[in-house]
Amino acid sequence: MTFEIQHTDPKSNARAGKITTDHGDIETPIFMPVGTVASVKAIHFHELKEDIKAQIILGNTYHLYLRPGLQTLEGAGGLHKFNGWDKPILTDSGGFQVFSLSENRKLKEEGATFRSHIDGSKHLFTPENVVETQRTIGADIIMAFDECTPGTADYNYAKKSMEMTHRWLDRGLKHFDSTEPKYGYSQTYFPIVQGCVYPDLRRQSADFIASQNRDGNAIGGLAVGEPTEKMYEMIEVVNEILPKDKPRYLMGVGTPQNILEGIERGVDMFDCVMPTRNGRNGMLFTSQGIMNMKNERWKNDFSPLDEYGTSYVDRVYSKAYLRHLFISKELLAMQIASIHNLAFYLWLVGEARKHIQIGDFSVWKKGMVEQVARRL
RNA sequence: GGGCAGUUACCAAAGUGGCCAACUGGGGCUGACUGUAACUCAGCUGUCUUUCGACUUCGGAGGUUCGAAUCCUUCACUGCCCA
Repeated sequence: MTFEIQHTDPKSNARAGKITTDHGDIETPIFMPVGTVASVKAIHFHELKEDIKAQIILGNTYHLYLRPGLQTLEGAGGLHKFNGWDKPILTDSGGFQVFSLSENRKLKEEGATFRSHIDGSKHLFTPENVVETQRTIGADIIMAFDECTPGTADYNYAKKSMEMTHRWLDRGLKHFDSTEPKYGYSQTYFPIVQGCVYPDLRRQSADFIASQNRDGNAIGGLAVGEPTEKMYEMIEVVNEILPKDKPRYLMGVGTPQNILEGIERGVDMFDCVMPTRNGRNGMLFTSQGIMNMKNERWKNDFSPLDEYGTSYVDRVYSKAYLRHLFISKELLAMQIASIHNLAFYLWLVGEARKHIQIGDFSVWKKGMVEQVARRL
């Protein structure tokens, strides 16, 4: 994997670049739709490519390992062959499940023991076997196994957690470097910065991660309970240290505003369940603001879903119709909302890229941040 | 014409003397959701009030009782059965 910076914004740390993988190029800044169990929920890949214009999607190690399981994935010839997505795939390591399934897991130095949310069975994830699993899945970008520290953790916990993530990183990298890809194309490994909301820990972690000199670096443990301003502050602290010539991936973020603020601070890659999950729950993100499609106010509004939207669903369907579909619990509602939201997210990062190229990113971003946060 | 059963909030349906402004579903309204255990979750849903609380309700009218959605009388309506 290679990364090339093509343009930089004169007034901020924003940059536009290109990531090259064996499954194709990715123009940054980029948003990566989340496809946890080998499917971006409610979306066909045809729509994902042609209408949403996604360039890379996520998969999840924990989920795919439990179901369909490694035997099936290996039998298929990897995830790309299995689900038919022939562009790049990034897999999360299960580090987020250490956080989100904290009721069902135990942490120790060796790794994390999970109780499957499907059948309750016990499974041990280690930095090494998680590399192995991601090799078998066949992800283009493999993520380190980390502890995603809650944003509310105290200093001592955050420090110990970060130090263990660093030790896990050493082990994971050692295993990664001593093994080969299984399907003939190359894979790369991103380490993850932790350190919670504590600047000195974040700096320490960023130093450690930067010193590994990998193809790209991730910032984890944000948007997990800390105030948004803290998140922005931590991004700034970390990005001062992470190498400029490597892509920076802010994991799990976020709202359209979060993404614009991240881009301004030098982040290149984002992923978040928000456009799909919130879409399924009736929320639409648009360039003009946020709409709760279940609200009564849309009942007789026959105007197009989003007159400034770029996807066909924005023109074909009206607000009143989509509201009707949500109220009636029709599956089509979730499809339309997901397509719209993802198309909007990809449009947003694409526009950011254009404005970085033109050189007026900061001005554009300032106006857009206000617009997208409005409630319609 | 006779017999039986029933009538509770938007709908369905509990409650059969005080713990009832009334269980529970559904529907409706509003909110939440950030590396997906999420087509999920939470709140509200008689009126007035920010809260405390006050007021008016359980087909209609009248009665018994300290007290009634709950007991009695009567009227109206609905369903089933018999003529």
